[in-house]
Amino acid sequence: MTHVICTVDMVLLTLHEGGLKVALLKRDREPFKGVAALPGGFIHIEEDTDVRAAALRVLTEKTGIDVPYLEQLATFSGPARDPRGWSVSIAHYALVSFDVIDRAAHPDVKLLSVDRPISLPFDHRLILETAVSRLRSKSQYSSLPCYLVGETFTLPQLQRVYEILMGELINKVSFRRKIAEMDMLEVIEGQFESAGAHRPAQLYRLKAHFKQQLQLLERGL
Amino acid sequence: MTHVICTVDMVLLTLHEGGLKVALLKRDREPFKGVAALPGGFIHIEEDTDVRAAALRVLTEKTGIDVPYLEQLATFSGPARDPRGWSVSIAHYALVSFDVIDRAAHPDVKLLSVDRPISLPFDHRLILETAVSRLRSKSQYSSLPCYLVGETFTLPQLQRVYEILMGELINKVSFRRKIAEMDMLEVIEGQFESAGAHRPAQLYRLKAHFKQQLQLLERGL
DNA sequence: TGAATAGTGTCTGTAAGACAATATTCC
DNA sequence: GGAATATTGTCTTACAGACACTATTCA
Repeated sequence: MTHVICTVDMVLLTLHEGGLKVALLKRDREPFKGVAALPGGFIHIEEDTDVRAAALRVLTEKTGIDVPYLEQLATFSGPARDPRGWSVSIAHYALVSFDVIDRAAHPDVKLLSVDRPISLPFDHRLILETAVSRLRSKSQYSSLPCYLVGETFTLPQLQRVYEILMGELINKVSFRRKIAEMDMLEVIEGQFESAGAHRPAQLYRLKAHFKQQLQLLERGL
Repeated sequence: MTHVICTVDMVLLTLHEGGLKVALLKRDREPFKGVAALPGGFIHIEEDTDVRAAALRVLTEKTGIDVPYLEQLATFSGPARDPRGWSVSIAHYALVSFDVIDRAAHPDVKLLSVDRPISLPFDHRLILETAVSRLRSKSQYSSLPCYLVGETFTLPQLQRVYEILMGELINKVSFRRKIAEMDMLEVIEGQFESAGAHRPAQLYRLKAHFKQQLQLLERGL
């Protein structure tokens, strides 16, 4: 009897050099051995408590990266997406600041701009596009982009992150009103970031409550 | 070697008697034989082109119901959710008008209010709640509720559907502005629905283009 | 002091909701 | 005509974006 091949794949996204990048990992086995692909692997039923745990385990084992935010994306399936047979992949996406990837310094991990139309094995191009689309959509009305900046950040930095994700400039006053409305940031008293010949910007961090929990807006932006 | 059990489950939702109902099907085999549960089944790799096709096939085979709208919900997984072993279920949800279920008249299909805290086998209670939550959320800013009414309907009827899903009364003028903005309905010339001693309401239907395609609003409501 | 960006105050236009007037039916 | 609901017009209020002013740093 033949059965369904069951895997997890991970779309690890970060911001670098002003654009959204995806972490690709050179595959260490067939099929597509040596080709850069989304990190993925089989579920281990002896150790994984669910597919989320499997996705986290695969990412940590293969890249050494721990992520602050991960959510299930969608399940991709069919007889042709994997040459080994009829398969499902439960895809997840995770957000991380660039320095976490940088510190891991894994030799087989490469960052690639998500806009470059590079070809990927399996249906990883479709999975990637679905993840980017989901991220951009959720950025319109949630605190999701906060997981792409580091532990501490300034409001102008955060605004630029939102602008990159949404692909348009945001009104500064409106942006700050919305951030205040979300009530998810706290001032780091007395800490500022200087970035040139001008007034330094106040440093903020996510309130502890929102490290695992998205904050949503009634109306977007 | 043990492997992952791979299934699909279907949350079929409809409106009846002023409330949101889910279609449950009495199970015809173990485990939980004879118990009402979400319709579900195994993927057939010989005939299913993907999990969506499997979900549609399972629903049609087991209940004889064809649905106008179906989308993937999420994948549920773990060692304990199914007594047969470590399993994943790729859950889908579908919307249909009551008369489609009524016409199918399947003897083992029962409608149950989604708010009643009935116990369900497997993790079907969690799947159901996830589906209802997704539907209510998407109703805020999309044409999704249109799939719960029949082929033709009046604006007051559609507004009541939105109100049931969103759990609050909607301003009539705003609602009509938003419906007009979505530009997804067409007047059925000369056709009205009389419902008592008052002015009859104009009948509308979904434009053909939107029968398969959701329409989204920039700002909700 | 001037350039540059951070941060805030205020005005304006748009869009949502409140209110209400008119339309149409059955009794 | 009266009751009931459909449909549409208009006023008010709330909020998003525009504009601009002040704050603070470095050269």
